[in-house]
Amino acid sequence: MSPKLPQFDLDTYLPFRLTVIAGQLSADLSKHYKTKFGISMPEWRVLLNVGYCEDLSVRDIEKRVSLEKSKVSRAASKLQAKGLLIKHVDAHDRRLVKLTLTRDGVRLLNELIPIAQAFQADLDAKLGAMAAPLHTALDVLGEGDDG
Amino acid sequence: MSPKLPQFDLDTYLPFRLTVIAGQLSADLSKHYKTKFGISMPEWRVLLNVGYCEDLSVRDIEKRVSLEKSKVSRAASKLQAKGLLIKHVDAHDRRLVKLTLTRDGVRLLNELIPIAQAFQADLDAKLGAMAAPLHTALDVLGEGDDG
DNA sequence: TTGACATCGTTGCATATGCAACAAATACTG
DNA sequence: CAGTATTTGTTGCATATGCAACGATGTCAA
Repeated sequence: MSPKLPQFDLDTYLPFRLTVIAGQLSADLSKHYKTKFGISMPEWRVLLNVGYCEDLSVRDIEKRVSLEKSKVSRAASKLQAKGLLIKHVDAHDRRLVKLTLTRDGVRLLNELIPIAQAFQADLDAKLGAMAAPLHTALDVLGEGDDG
Repeated sequence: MSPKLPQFDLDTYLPFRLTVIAGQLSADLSKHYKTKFGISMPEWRVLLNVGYCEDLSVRDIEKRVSLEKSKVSRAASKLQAKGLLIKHVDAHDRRLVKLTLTRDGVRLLNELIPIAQAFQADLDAKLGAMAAPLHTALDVLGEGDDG
């Protein structure tokens, strides 16, 4: 270590740690999805949100998942091309594009969800009693970033 | 929510939560670095690791930071082009490329570290007593992924 | 109503990324 | 020692990404 640098502990530096670990988890999963189903991470995230939330627009997803709107837009277009969801202009505000799963979309999600659940179960098993504090901490970290 | 889908709680799904939060934190920081100093996230990570670890090769960083080796290679090249570090072939194993900060690299890191420290301090303040359990949980999550 | 302003989604474009292929060096086997 | 396999870093290329610009719509005030 260079003597001219201030004290700094890389191993407890949160932006690093979180990025690395999130990257590992996502890479793990992404390989399952991409290889077996031809679904990219952004597509997977959009799919999941559309499946589990009422009547989402592109913008809603952007906010919920902190995914660039262009990323959401393109992911949605690809999913539509694959016949997994439909984009349709909202009747009340024609700027909004709402997303709805097709039957095939629902079907695919029904295959993917168990994989996600199994993964989550593994993590929870590993974490044990630490799961709850972890979520609490993540809640706190997620709070302040908007304002 | 579609009735044909199994129960699934998006809000406690860890791969999601971690990715979103890590992304928010990194985006926050990245803006500081990129705007003010022209440093990208990968460059920043490499810089930091070279500064705070002895005698790292590209491979070492790839492992430590779980950053693709091509990403490390290119980030290192850019940093070298900016005069912030030097790549040199290791004498004992000439496949290895070791990285060393230049004086300018050290100087820049001396400007950047306080920003990182302040950011970390903010997070720690927010977390309070939750910081320790968080790190413990992250340790656990980081463990099993290699094997 | 009109006109200035804000919001939403898409797209063009420069850049970043991931992956596979590759050359150079080393390790291993007999 | 020769010959094969493994490791390491770089690069080419197809694709993904971020950002700004844009068109379309909606909001608001006068």
